[in-house]
Amino acid sequence: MPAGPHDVLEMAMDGLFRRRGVLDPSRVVPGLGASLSESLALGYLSGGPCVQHELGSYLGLEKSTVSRLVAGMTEKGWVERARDPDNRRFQKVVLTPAGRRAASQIAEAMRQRHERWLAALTPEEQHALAVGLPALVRAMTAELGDE
Amino acid sequence: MPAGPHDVLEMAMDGLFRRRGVLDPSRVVPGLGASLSESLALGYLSGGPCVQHELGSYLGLEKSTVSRLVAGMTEKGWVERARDPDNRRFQKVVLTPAGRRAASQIAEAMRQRHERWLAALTPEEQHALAVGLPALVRAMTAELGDE
DNA sequence: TCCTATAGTTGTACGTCACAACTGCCGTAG
DNA sequence: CTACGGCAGTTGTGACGTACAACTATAGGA
Repeated sequence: MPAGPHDVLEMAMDGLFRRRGVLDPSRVVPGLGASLSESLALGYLSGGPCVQHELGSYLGLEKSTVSRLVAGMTEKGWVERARDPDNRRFQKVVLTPAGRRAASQIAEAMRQRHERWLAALTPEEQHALAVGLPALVRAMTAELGDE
Repeated sequence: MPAGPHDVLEMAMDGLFRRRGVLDPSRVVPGLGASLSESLALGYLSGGPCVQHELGSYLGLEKSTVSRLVAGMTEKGWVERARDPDNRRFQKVVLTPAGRRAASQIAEAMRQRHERWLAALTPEEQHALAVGLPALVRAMTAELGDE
């Protein structure tokens, strides 16, 4: 039995699982001390301020987790929290200048890492990845409903 | 500026990160209660018994973590530990029948999940994924030295 | 025989996260 | 206008996965 696309995917997923540590941004930008969730949050907030609830649904995290996440980021000086005067239930989260710097530092490091990875691939593989990976993510997302 | 392969990868990685929960096998086989590391260990042990040290280097985990991992799996009745009589430093780990059942249950569930994902892709995307993903894992592995 | 290297265990502590119970605020039905 | 139900967020608590450091036990060579 030859290795079909399925077996190939199987092995690749296995490899991906076992090396999931690589995905940790704290390795990508060592001195910064940003966790994966923090990095994703910084990236999202770069697109503009938002309310905690929204951040939680973006990150797929429970509201209590988000609350503490934002608290931590506030202590690190990356964001500021303020109640929305129009609706005092909302806690609006905004990047500080330091947060903006951290965000772009992370984005840049990620970009470089991805470029490094892509550089190790043949042009054909690069193209294949650019087609296949988004499709996989799409399929995974569909399975979750949304989350 | 059009979205080159790099931007596409960027967004796909982001999506992958945010949905990293999907990778958790405890969702794939709900009743079983196997963590990701346990699932990987069961898979590895399906290929034959091994020594703890070996398992650790396969999983990329510290020896103390492996020790407790195996202890937990022993309590769940999935493996048995025995000192190698030829070299009493080694702790040989072997799957029990229950462990073998759990392992194949997990493998089957993974297989079905991957098939579900692949089914949501066009043949072209399937092929692209089968080419691109292993290449990506290869690049990631290279970056780690080995681990 | 002793010394050093290796395999594993135990103590401890940290980071990430969810669930449950609570507070405070909004909107609406009566 | 008030009372109530629902939603945003916070805090208490605890699970889980993991690493580091210190320790034990074994093996193999100087």
